[in-house]
Amino acid sequence: MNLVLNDGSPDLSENQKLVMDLLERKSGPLSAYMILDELRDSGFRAPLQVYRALEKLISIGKVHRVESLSAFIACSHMSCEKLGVTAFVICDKCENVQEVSDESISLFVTDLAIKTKMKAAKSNIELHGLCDGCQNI
Amino acid sequence: MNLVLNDGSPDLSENQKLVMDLLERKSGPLSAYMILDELRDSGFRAPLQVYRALEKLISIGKVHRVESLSAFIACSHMSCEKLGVTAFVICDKCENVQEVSDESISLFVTDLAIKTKMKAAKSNIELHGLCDGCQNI
DNA sequence: ACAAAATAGTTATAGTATAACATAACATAC
DNA sequence: GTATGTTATGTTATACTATAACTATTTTGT
Ligand SMILES: [Zn+2]
Ligand SMILES: [Zn+2]
Ligand SMILES: [Zn+2]
Ligand SMILES: [Zn+2]
Repeated sequence: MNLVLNDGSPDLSENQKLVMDLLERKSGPLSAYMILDELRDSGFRAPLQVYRALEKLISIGKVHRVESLSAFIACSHMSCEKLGVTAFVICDKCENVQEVSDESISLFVTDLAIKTKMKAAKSNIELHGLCDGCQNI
Repeated sequence: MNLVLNDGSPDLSENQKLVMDLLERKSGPLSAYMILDELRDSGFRAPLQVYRALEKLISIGKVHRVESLSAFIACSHMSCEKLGVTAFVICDKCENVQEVSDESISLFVTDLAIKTKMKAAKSNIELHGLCDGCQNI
């Protein structure tokens, strides 16, 4: 029995908290092995510890995998737990990643699913290019 | 001097042709190592032969990389050489992949780039789920 | 306390991709 | 035709990403 009054977000294990905190501190995308290296001092020894924590964090929408970077990033919205449809906009020069989550994105995904007769489960939308700052250098 | 009247598509090397032909024959996505295995009889020995051929084929728009599958697929449009903006719709059950390329997709990408002040270079749009056929089984 | 179930640790291995260097093929210039 | 620079290829080794299989520990309900 788990009689705790909370906001509905599930409790995280120690490892999950460590990974979550790290991703929030860094704010940018990190590979699983970067995470492993950063957390060695906290007791991490093997990739699986990272991947298992990530699996959980991804499943509850607190972390996203950026496919084209093979990297993981903290959700910047507090909300992907519910919506789940976001796009990532990635500057190939400064490596900044913005997470975009608005009506137009979910609408686009919905339309695409209808048009292709798919029951959509998951989407990856990633845009690469040069950010505002990096265009003018 | 290369005095050949052609349609403008660049000549492909032997290795590039072998990879291209294979991807067209199979029509579905193949990993680089599947390609390597299929082409051993044609003289391929090492991953780099595959990756180098793929790099060229991708650069001219005849092949796409499906990020979320770490796999490669022949372009189904004859046209990505010019447009370049497509979406992939992937059934997680039967593994069928549709390539979708229309106005609404390029419009979406253009809008997203403007909204985020990005000079877009490349987009990955991938939708996973169940295709029409696989929903009713 | 005990059994069942979930969580975590460990070792080994599979799968994906590139670096670094050696070789060969092809073109242009002398 | 030989030299020279350039591009394409081949080869070996290695880096990076991810999971399988198994063991040990902790947690939970009875
Ligand atoms: Zn998010
Ligand atoms: Zn930038
Ligand atoms: Zn295409
Ligand atoms: Zn299907």
